[in-house]
Amino acid sequence: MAATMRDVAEAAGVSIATVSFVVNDSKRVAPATRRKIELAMAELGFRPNKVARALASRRTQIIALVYPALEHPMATAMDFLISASRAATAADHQLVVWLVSYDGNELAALVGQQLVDGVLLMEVQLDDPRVAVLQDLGIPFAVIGRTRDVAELCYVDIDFDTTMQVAMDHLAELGHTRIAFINGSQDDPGFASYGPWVRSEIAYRDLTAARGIDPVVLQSRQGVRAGRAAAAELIGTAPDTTAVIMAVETAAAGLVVELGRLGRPVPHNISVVTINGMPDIAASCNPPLTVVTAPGTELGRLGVEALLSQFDPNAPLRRELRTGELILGESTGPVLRAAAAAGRPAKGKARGVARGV
Amino acid sequence: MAATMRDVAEAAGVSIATVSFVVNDSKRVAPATRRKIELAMAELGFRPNKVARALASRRTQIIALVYPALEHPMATAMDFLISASRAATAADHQLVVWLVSYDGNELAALVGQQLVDGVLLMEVQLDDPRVAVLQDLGIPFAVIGRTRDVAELCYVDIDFDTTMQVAMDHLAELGHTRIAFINGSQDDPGFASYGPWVRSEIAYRDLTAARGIDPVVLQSRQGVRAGRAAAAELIGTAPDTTAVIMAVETAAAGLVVELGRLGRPVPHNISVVTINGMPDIAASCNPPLTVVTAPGTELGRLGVEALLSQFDPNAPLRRELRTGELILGESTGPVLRAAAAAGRPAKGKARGVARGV
DNA sequence: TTGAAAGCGCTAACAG
DNA sequence: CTGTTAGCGCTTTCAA
Repeated sequence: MAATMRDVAEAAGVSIATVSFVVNDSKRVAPATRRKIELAMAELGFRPNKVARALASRRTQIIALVYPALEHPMATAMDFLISASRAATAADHQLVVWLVSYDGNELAALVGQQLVDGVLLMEVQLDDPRVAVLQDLGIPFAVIGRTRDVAELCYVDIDFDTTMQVAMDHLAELGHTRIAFINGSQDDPGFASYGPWVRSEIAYRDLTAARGIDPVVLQSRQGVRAGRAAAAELIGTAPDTTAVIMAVETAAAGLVVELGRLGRPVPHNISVVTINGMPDIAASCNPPLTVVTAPGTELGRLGVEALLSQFDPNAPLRRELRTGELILGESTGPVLRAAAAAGRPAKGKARGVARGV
Repeated sequence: MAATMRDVAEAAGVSIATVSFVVNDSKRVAPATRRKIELAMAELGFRPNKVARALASRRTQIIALVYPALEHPMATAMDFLISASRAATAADHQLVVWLVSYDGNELAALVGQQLVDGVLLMEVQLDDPRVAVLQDLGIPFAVIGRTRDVAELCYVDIDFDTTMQVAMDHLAELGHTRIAFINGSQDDPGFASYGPWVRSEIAYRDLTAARGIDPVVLQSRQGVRAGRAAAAELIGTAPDTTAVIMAVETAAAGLVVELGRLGRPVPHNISVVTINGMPDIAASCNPPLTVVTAPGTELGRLGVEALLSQFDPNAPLRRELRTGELILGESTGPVLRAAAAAGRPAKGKARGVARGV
């Protein structure tokens, strides 16, 4: 069996308390004694037992990452997990993964096991039952995203305003003024009022209003097929559109393909920029997509840091918003003069077929 | 504070041991007493403290998922994690994530904390230092993948032979006899002798030999750009190829695009099937790729089950191989008669440009 | 500066 | 069937 503190204490000829002091560096210990103890520890290969430590100190140094994988799968989940785990490790904590739904009871049961010191909630909803549950339980927690009412809430989130602005600035610089927004669909189960979509749409409407652009908002569900449908709808309802901001990354490939098929090749006839997407997914499209990335990597770290900061009772409430970066692909280009001026689709069939050659 | 067993015992007028018996269902308890205790538990909202339980029973009911995210990122990691976590939950265990490299020391330090009962190793290498470390430590573990020497090893892995066979059968049925294999690159750091690639290539060579097919093996690194290069190399070195089995999913999009650009459109002129890929990635390509999927979902569950089975001292050593499924996309089609017969590329430019229309 | 001792909340013999 | 008791390995007063 592994050596215990008692073994070390005996080997070093000191008391178990003193060993504890040097292990945790929690009290001054005479250099000589410390040396004896360190020697004994090395010889015995002593490793403090986390479980015993947790029981005695009432701190497990474990935090839970709560991810509703079934209800809200997200492409960036792994990025997020990785950066969260790194941040936890850096602060001498471990991460357990809880794949629970939005049912607060399940979460409460897990918290009740007293296995974790805090909870990091992913994919929080505008009205999220889990938040109230955790507040009642009195366990420290931070959320990724924001509830509708944000009072007292410790959160980190994407800055959707800036994200939208980056996308729109990019298109504006290319001369676009007819910029549609394809948002996620309310019909998608579980996404009825999904914070990122709600906030993105508000940002889009604000920005178009401020710039005198006619807002055109469509909705698309997830997946390539839905993207194709969105393309058809877009051309049907707003044929003079020259650029699209796309919030549904999984549908972006379908959108682009179908636009080409409809004689509106990307980027020659219509520009497409996705928001809150992932670089590698954007890059693997044809043409590679211009994207404002989701800052998943940063949010994971920030979320953990915000959570851990709460263990310090007189630390201020942390809240952070972050914006991803604009990665230029080949799905955005200058506006077609003819289309922009006339408000009609360019005769694109021939060009469309020749795309990318 | 949360109610403890002592509180329950007092409230129910029994001893703490009896409470323990009903909580764990570990001994017969008279129905009447049990009822009293259950009532007291309900009233006090008692939740057994996992940490105390772990210390006393020497079982934490936590297992570690070890994922070398930096060295071996894998697209299916999240699928895997999710299914592993579900399996763990089903068996009343929790999952912690350890993002450690192949350096065994880091792993040994973590295990030494005695926080976990067992370890599940992802992305195991043919010669993996972590395996020896865990064996020395004497902690139960299972691996995903296989080391070169598999003696005594508890593993679950993809069945690369069957996977290759499924891909090749599919192509053979379409009339293909000139089937190249694009494997991962040895040059990719950390992938020098990567089990899946080594085993896939062996399978390819065996199968081509058995079927009288001239083997053509190229290597590609990760990413769209590498895929383009692979396409050029393929057409340069084996122009009469009519079908490709692609082991590098991240490069598949580039491969397909570049083949089209080189006048060898997919699938009209060349068929492409990826192996060990993910359905959604395959579907988001243009054209959607035919793929033999990686059974990530199944492997996560099996890995956890195999690991947990070791806690039963007289359970047999578990080993499992699984094959994904063939998902038909639009990247594979019947062999071109002209090309097959003449061993020359078809005049594909015109058709290539018209692909998918 | 060090040690003694009382827990942390629960499990598991062993008695009764 | 139930209670007593001795830990699990460590932290943390409180004395010395």
